[in-house]
Amino acid sequence: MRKDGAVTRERILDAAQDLVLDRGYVGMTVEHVLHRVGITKGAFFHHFKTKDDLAKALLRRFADRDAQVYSETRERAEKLSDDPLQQMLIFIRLFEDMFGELKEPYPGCLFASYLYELQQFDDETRGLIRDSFIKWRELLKEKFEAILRKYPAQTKVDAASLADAFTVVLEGAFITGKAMNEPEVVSEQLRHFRNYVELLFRKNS
Amino acid sequence: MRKDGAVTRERILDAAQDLVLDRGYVGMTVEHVLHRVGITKGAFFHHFKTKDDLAKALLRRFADRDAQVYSETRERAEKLSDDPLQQMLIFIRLFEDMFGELKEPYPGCLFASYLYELQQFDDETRGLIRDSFIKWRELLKEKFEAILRKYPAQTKVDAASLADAFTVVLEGAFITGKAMNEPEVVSEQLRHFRNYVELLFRKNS
DNA sequence: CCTAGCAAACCAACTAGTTGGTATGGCACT
DNA sequence: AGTGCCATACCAACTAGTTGGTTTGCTAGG
Repeated sequence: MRKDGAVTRERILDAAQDLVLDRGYVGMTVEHVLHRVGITKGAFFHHFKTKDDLAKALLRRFADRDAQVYSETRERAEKLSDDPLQQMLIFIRLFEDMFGELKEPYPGCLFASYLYELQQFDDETRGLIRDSFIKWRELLKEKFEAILRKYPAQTKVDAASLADAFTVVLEGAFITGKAMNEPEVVSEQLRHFRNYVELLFRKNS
Repeated sequence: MRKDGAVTRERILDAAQDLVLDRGYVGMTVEHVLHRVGITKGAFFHHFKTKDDLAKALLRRFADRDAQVYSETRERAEKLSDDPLQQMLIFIRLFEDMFGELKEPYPGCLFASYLYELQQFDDETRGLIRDSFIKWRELLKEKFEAILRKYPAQTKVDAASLADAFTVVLEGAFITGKAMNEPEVVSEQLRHFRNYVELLFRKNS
């Protein structure tokens, strides 16, 4: 079989992502990657012009997968109900289930990892991170606006910050779960967020 | 005037903390610190045996300040009310106020920074991080248990994960605020958490 | 069908620069 | 005279990236 460059490239990206998430970007050396994948420097630099090039490829792949998880989960939720509030509650629950199966703490979010070494990256990379967060806000905001149009909220809230709250819970729970070495934190916290949304839009007794 | 070693030491710690929070621990070089403080290597290694020694000192200082902010805020809240629920709501609001004054996104939490480079640190350091998270959980758990004893919750919740939720919101909001370059995210999200606690323990109409 | 040519995939050995850390010595204050 | 504080000069180890070359398998012409 012909040597498949695409496979090697993916293996490099896989190894690099693992390494970045537990050593940081600067802490991940090219040598580490070579060792884990079992290739040489020549091979590595055949696939990526520079280490920074790898960093960008890594981020793009992460952002793409992220977007895909979102849209797939959203579609599933929308198939299961026509009501925007129910869709949102199902959406959150699907994430709870996803993170409920973990046996080890979630290794972390690449965006967060980069954000804690932000000065290492150029404007293009920073823009990519920002865009991903904005995208989540916009997409969830839409749904919360639909909910707000249909249901009176118990307290005055705005759709954008409510949308952000989902991201906030995820990012915060990744960190907290990792700090305490407790995989269950993520789904527990999503559960609280779902609880909040439910209470917020519940009819007055 | 005699050179004051303690002052230099603090200036090193200050510079190092800033640098770690926007370049990561590995990305912060000793040279960076020297340049920012305006000293030489001799001075630096007079105060800290190794770079790792600095890392630990940094973390300990951060943990101490963290604990102090907690206990001061708690005391203020407990002076303002005798009711545990009110105390908690005041406690959260005091944090909202603290983070509401920011003109730039909060530079970040040192624990989170270290957690995203966790393999760089030894077990002692990791233990220190863990202890700080556990401490927050235990202290807030106590208060939520008092609340649960006095007020019926709208939904079945446990005090520990509710306590974690506060930390989760903070950590998540730091990241999200930094990603979008919006300082107001932190207090907005704390506001949502306060809202949640209120709804959770509100009397049925 | 066979093979010469070629390009993608990969390797081993090197280089220039950076890193944390050290050895030594001077100066100010007690 | 001694000690805490700091500067200068240096080093060994490590880093990303380069160079020149080899292997692999596809493909076009005979």
